[in-house]
Amino acid sequence: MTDAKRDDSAAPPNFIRHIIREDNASGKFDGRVVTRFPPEPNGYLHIGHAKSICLNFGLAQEFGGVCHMRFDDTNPTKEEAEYVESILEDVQWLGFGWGEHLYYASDYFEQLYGFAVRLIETGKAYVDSLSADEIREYRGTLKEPGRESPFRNRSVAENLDLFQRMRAGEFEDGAHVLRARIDMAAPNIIMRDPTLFRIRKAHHHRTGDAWCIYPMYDFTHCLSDSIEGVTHSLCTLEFENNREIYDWVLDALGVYHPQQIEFARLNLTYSVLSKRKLIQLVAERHVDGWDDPRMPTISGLRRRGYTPEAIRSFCERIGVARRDSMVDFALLEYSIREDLNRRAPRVMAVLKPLKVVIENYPEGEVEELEFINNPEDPSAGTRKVPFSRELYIEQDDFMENPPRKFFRLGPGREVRLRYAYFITCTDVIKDDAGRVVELRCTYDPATKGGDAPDGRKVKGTLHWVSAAHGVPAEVRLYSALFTEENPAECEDFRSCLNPDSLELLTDCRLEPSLAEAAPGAGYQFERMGYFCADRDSRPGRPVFNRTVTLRDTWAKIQKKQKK
RNA sequence: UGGGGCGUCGUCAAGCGGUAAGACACAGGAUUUUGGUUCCUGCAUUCGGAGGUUCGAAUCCUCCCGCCCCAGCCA
Repeated sequence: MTDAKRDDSAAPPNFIRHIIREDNASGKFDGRVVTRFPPEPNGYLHIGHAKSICLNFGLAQEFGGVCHMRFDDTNPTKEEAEYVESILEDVQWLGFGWGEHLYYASDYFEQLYGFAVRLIETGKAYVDSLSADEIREYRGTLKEPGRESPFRNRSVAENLDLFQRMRAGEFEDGAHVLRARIDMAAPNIIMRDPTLFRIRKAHHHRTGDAWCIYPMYDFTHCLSDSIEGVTHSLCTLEFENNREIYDWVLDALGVYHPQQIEFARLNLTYSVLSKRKLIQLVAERHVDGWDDPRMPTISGLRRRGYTPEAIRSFCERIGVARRDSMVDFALLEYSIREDLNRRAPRVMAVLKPLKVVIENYPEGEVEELEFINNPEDPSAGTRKVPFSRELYIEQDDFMENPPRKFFRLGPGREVRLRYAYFITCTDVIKDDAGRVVELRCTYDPATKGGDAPDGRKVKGTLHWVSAAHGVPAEVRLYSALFTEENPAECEDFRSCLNPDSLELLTDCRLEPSLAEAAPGAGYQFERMGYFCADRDSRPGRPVFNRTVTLRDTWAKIQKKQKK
């Protein structure tokens, strides 16, 4: 059983589930359900792939079938072993398993070659010797039919001989190509004698130099599905035009015929999900690599602190349909907050420290106060946090001239320090530039724990860290990578990169329990957001990434007040 | 002007001839030692538009409008 199986969320209806139910009812595939996730190992997986992964593996689980993990590795010039490693890791991390069903299209090269020979023998394929440019010219346009290649009517024997010599390496790249003989006037341009095999004298990440001809996607994909006994072959909408050739190849060969079903790919606001653009962001150093926490890659989201559960529930929530859409990033944020709210331990962390001295608190004294680890989960228990005369609070929690509705600290005001005492600000100390650098306060010993015996209330509760005990830390505040909802609509998507997508804070203070936080561990920094320990952490010097802020009604009020 | 798709709330998305689910977002309110969480409440008389069929249409028909995909020896 894989992790994902534990999700018991009722599956909402969608058109693919409908089709599978109908097929099961009619006995079309004898009740079998076999799907597959077929990435090309030419980049890292992103949230859009997660949608496909959840769909394929999820549907298979739901209907008691299996989902194959298959690499579509037919283009040696773009694919690398590094990518297959990361893809395998990401799929597993998401909570899915393929058992013994790990396949590579490259494992089918010999079979594919055989199928091509059969096509030649039946007159359904021929070797064309036109150049790439000429083939394009002969193809015609969207409105005008194409013309037949002068090599289209070579004899079967000549085609067989040429194809065999292509494989043997007798020709240079581009000299010949194997094409299906269909119809140069077909209204669907893909059907105008599509290329089946091309010569590529390149090293393949798995087959090495065993081959110098490589099959094209349209020839490989349908046959790989057929060989594996796939029932429902799910792909994105842009392959809709390719369904005709998918069906043609299978029928021309008379082999087992899976059904291709297309669905809309995921688009996310303030993100780019095209592999080309993602590669560009990495190559041009706009981000810090594939797993930069601002990247929509699975590895980036993981480093950002997203959990597999949150990503899976997001994928369930967005649904599956055939219409192009753009999902609000806020839905992704909702999904991670929902998950972390119920499981992340609460912790005190001051990101932008402001010193507070409690003048009537005994010098040198330290109290261990009891904190609740997670109010959403009583079983998480409590812990002790040290309190002393000198503390740090958040700079934003103090205002010398507070506006209406500001519940926090100000001159003469009384607030609660969470799980500690009520304090009142008695004095504000500034530097030469007039900036507030320290607060002098008094505390009420009777309010220990945070409640006043006389029943008096206080509007604000602040988080704090004892100055002498605080652990210095670095915290990275991330926000949207792009300034526009749809970067694809910018002249150049790089021109709407958000210059402030990363705010680096190097003088943060955390409560002592965080000193040795394990990389990957997620916490809620109370009142600030959810954060995740980064792998850059060093003993005594933790580094945290902000996963997502808490919902912030105060920020909304401020925005309104400014208007 | 070729072919293939798609148009239901700000964003996703159910609905499949019987009179518009749900989620996010947003707006109010209650509870709260996180301005968090939770809990209530509100949020499409209308389904791209116009005709038609029907007792009855988002669902069927016709026409129109808009958007997406296809001219790689990429996938």
